[in-house]
Amino acid sequence: MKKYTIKRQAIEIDISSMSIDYASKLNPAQLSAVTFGKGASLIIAGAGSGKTRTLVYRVAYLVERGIPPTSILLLTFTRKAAQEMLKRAAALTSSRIDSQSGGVEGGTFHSFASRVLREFAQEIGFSPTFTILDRSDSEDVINLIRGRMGLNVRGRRFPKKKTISDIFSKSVSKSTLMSTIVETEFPHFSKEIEPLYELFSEYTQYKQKHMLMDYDDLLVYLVRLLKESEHVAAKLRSRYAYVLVDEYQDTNSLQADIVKNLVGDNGNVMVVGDDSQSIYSFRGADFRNIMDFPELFPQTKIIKLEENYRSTQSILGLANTIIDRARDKYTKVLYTKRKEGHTPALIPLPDESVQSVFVAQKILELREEGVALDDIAVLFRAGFHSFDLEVELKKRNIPYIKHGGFKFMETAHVKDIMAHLKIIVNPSDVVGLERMLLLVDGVGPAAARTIAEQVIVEGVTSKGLLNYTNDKRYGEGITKLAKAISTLENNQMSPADAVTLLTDYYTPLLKKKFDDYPKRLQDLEHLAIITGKYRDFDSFITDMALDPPTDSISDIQREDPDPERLILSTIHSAKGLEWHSVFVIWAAEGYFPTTYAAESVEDIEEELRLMYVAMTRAEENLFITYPVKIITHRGPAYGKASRFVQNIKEEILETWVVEEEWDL
DNA sequence: CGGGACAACGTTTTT
DNA sequence: CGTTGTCCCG
Repeated sequence: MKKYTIKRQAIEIDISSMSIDYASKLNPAQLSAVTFGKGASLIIAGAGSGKTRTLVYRVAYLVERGIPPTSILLLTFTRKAAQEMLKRAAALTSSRIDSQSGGVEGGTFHSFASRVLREFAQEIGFSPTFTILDRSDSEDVINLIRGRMGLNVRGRRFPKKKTISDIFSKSVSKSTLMSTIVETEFPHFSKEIEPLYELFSEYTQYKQKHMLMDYDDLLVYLVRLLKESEHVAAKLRSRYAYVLVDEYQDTNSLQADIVKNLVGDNGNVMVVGDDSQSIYSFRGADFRNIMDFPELFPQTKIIKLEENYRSTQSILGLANTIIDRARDKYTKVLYTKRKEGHTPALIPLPDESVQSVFVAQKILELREEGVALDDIAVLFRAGFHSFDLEVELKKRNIPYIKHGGFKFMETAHVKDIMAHLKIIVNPSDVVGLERMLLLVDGVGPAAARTIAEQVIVEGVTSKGLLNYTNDKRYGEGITKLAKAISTLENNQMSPADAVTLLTDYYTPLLKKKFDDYPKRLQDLEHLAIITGKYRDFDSFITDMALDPPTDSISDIQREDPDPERLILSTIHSAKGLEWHSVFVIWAAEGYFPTTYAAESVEDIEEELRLMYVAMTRAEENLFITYPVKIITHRGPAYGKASRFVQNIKEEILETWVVEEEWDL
């Protein structure tokens, strides 16, 4: 075989002759990022500095210069973010360039990995029809293996499945020895390192055997593919001539490795991020990644975006004060040309219910002043912090939408239905099969395991099940299951029809298993609606694992959602967004920062950055509240303001005194 | 071995 | 508070 290379060149045009007037839409720093030429660049983009805008214009600029959209790869933190940016870039260039129309490829590292691996997995000895395990799926597998290895005997203090999964994931995503992770973060289990290694090895083999990949595997195998298969790496390098990565401060070492190997030494790569907004270390992310980027690509050009367009001077002043207290010093200082504005407020309230009343009342006031409901957000550290407020909002008929927190896809009944669907796509998915069988009357863990193993050998699930239809112990149970599965196997059904069919089969089992089945049945109807958007099983199942619906159930169920709804969100889910007025509730010691984080300086620093992210979401108004009396399951306790907002001058953070008045 | 009944536990953020 | 583990009976 003879190799021959042709050189393709983008058209060189003076930007003034291009149809978009870049210079008038961007500040000098943004402009230099947008029009950056070849090679590597690192954009340090402070909160509200027009980061998204810069990326959008960058994509449009590349397209206008004649770079084929298909050779641009945009990696973002969520798939929604990618779609949003591409939509905006498309509007600028007045052409269809989004990935659906075969244009720019955009998505998360995980979804990108899944697509590449479905194309090339065979190269590294993995089947391309693998199923993706979400966190709880992978915990189930770990639990199963732990049981088989006899590690769950009574009286032995061996980590629980969730902890094991944590240890595995941290070790993999930080590229750190498991023994180090255990010794530093779980020293009480250091005696169990040996069996943990054994368990890890069994777990890895099990996944390979049954064509399963967990979240970390997607990244691990992509790195391996890029490193071990030179021709695939070369193919991908020429396919993606321009790689853009958003939120780089939240990448882990595997993702850095992917970028490095995907781009190669001479490629074109632009990463964008803000070291002071790194909030995903629990997932293995390390903000030092962004600092170390120039070491990956020695010729890196660094551009800093420091002008904030979002917040008033007062809000920015507070945010800067907060981040100044960090031990690690950051790369930039934000400034704004915007006016002073209202002083941010710190508001202690007697208890949680008064906090809810205050927030609700203040929101209605803002609404009166003409602030749209969807321009107001209530942010909190953890999903359950908003429960009481949600009750108050419902009482007052304030429509809201909640992001983050509770996961629809993780409820037992939805997982049950999904297990059945997954079997159709990947008949060797034993975990799903066992879950499915356990639902049948008369089948317990032992029988589920034996039957599942036999069924796998058979190859076709419904056929394998037929061997058990005459077993009296299981009555009609297995027969009904086999019937449902064979209908799915033999008919080309849409995912939505499949969900409906499975729900019919599952309803009697559901009623037996849960007392609150009416609510859960509604969820399943809702699942059928979501499924309606998909044509094939593969993409539906992959999407549900990589990009599951995040809105709260109560919200999705509404037929005609109000167009204008208040936003409730965890701070993690509020990343990259902005609102006219922002409430940060539960800013109390023990809640924010959580007691959980109190162990190390690093953890506290991350909580601090989280507070910084929360504050910098606000444009005009920022209200920080906390309850003084807190009812815990151990009894009442006195709440202190979060250490992050203590001892700040009144000019920067004004304390309010709220009085109650009864309307009799 | 299956399954119901009961006890104990620990509690975040998400691809 | 709801899940996860344990015990014991049929």
